Amino acid sequence: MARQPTSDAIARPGPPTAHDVARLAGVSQSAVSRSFTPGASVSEKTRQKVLKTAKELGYRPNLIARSLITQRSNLIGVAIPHLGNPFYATLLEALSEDLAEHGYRAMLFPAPMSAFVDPLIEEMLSFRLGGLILVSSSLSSGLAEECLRIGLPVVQVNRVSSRGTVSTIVGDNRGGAAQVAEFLVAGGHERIAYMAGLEASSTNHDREEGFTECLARHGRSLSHRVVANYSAEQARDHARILLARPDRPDALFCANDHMAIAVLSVARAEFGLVPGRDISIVGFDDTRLSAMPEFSLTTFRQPVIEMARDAADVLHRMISAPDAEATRTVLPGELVIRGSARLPG
Amino acid sequence: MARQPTSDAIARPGPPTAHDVARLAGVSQSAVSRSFTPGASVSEKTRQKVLKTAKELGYRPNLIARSLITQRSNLIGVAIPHLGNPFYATLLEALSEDLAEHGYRAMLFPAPMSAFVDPLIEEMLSFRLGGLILVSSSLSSGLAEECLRIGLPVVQVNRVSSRGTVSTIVGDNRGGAAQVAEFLVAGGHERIAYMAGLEASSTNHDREEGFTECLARHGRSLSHRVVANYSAEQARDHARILLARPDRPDALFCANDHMAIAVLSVARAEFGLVPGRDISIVGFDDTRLSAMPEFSLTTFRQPVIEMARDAADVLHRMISAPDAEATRTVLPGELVIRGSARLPG
DNA sequence: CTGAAAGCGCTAACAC
DNA sequence: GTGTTAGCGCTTTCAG
Repeated sequence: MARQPTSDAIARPGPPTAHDVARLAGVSQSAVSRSFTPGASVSEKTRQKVLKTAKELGYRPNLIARSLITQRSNLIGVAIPHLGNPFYATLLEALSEDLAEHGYRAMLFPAPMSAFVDPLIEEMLSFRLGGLILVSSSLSSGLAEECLRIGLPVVQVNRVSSRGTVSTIVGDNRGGAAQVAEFLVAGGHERIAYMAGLEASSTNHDREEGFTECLARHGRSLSHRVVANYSAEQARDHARILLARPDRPDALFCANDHMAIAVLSVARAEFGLVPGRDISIVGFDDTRLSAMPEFSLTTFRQPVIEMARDAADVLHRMISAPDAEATRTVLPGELVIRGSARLPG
Repeated sequence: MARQPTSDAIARPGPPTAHDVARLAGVSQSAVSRSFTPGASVSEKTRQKVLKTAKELGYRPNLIARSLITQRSNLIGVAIPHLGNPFYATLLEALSEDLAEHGYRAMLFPAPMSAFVDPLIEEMLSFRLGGLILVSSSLSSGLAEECLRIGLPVVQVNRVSSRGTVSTIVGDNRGGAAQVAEFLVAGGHERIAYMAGLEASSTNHDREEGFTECLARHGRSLSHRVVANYSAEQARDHARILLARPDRPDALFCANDHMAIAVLSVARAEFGLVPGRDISIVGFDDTRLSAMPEFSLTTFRQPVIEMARDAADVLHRMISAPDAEATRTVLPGELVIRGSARLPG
């Protein structure tokens, strides 16, 4: 053992234990434990005595030891991509606050969207967390099964999985993208282009499909299509090429605001284009930036705050009722019309 | 006990334990432990056998149990304010990645800058974390002493504490603010104003003092002073009042970019002012937004990436060498001259 | 209401 | 090299 025997009177390193308090208060160690357990059976007298000496010693119950024996943890693993995208920053903040309201704490796992997340999940599993929230990344079917087997609640946010075994919360990607298509067609645009996000992601898949299918219903199709993987840098690069073309699109739907704002900036600063007049740019998400007069981005709003709240609620419910079914939530959004795209009529 | 006895053959709930693996592999439980400990003394034969059955069973060592006995945790508590401010979002992302490189994971504690953080720290202490990183919030002297006593490494980022007992990492707040003052005076401004952040924060204190002292050296003083508590909303509100005054300032130094950008936006959109010509606006931090042509904010850069890296490094060093002295790091920055403020000469 | 005792899953001496 | 044993700090029966 690394430590001195507990019976030793000399000062040990590290925080005091329930044993230390018990000895000093002249009670049993279980009495100490009970004094810190809300509904437990202790006389008020003992409890006060314990609490007093505990304060003197600076004793605090060791939550790690507790979780080891109670077999549950109030730690939630949160895998989330690049916080430079305000959508994720906002989501994470809301998520951690909502989790806190249920008494949970978030353990952060930075998860590049494009990365293979299985090793990350493996690590999460090693911590015996109370639950997992996966933002924009999904479980391989093998791991999904494993979580199910060991009874670990998982909710995926902003991504649906191939299999129906894990709970998901998403915005209305298809419907939203269709509304954008409708709006752009009504605006009388000639060459409508699409800037894709990460092609392996369900969000991009759904947005692109919703967009192109609606276009098709109007007998239209994409004039251009580029892939910028949800990255602002790649969006800028593609914008420079795309906008320099002689057959430049007069409307560009970007799979998220992060890319749309990068494109809008390049269009204005480097090509002298006036968004909403010379070119229509539309995004998806409605992040904080999009509402600023500098960008005034027309976009489809995802209800990010509710997505976070729902995720925390669903997870909490799954933890409380271990054999609840997996749920799939699609949260409605709305088209927010600002100045970056030409209006119909 | 909540569980069936381990000797029971029926399927228990929950993940398999080292015991389960040991029984199936026909070795002792310690052999299993050793097989998962890098430098341990096991024959390759045993190790392979163990690893094989472990994989079959889906066994993973329980990190919680491990940390209970090894008396150390690779979990780092990170208290950080509002992620809507890109400075913090970037800092958190870098921080969690740098921590991961050292083998640590971040446990997230949302900490409103204005809030009294002692209860939050108390909770952090209950988790027996390996270390604490406090961004823009500081320990009360009582808790600082306690951390010292129990040997818990703490580093404060972007805030200095009154007492010298905890390690700190800050940018050059005084020097940076002085450079801004120098620049504004040289630019020939008549009425120089200051928009304060949170008055209780050391960052605001140092920036304001560095700014006004430099002004004083030039025989100048503040024409106006408002307090917006590092909030974009409050910055907007104050901007509306300030810019409507007949004696409106012709230069405004905001204690961070988050406020400066809000002010800049209002000045342009609501007052028709051209930043850099009609009014000079300067920020502090140099967040991602400031470099965009839409804002082109003149600002003093804080080396956020290095701040994160240093914080992770210092913490790691403190964890490795428990009785190292507290360090105080001041990272240099640089004035980034863009278009939002009139140039000298 | 209270203490003694048995573990949660694991690591680290300690013998052999 | 390997198994046995004693805990880490705590919760939870189980007697009394």
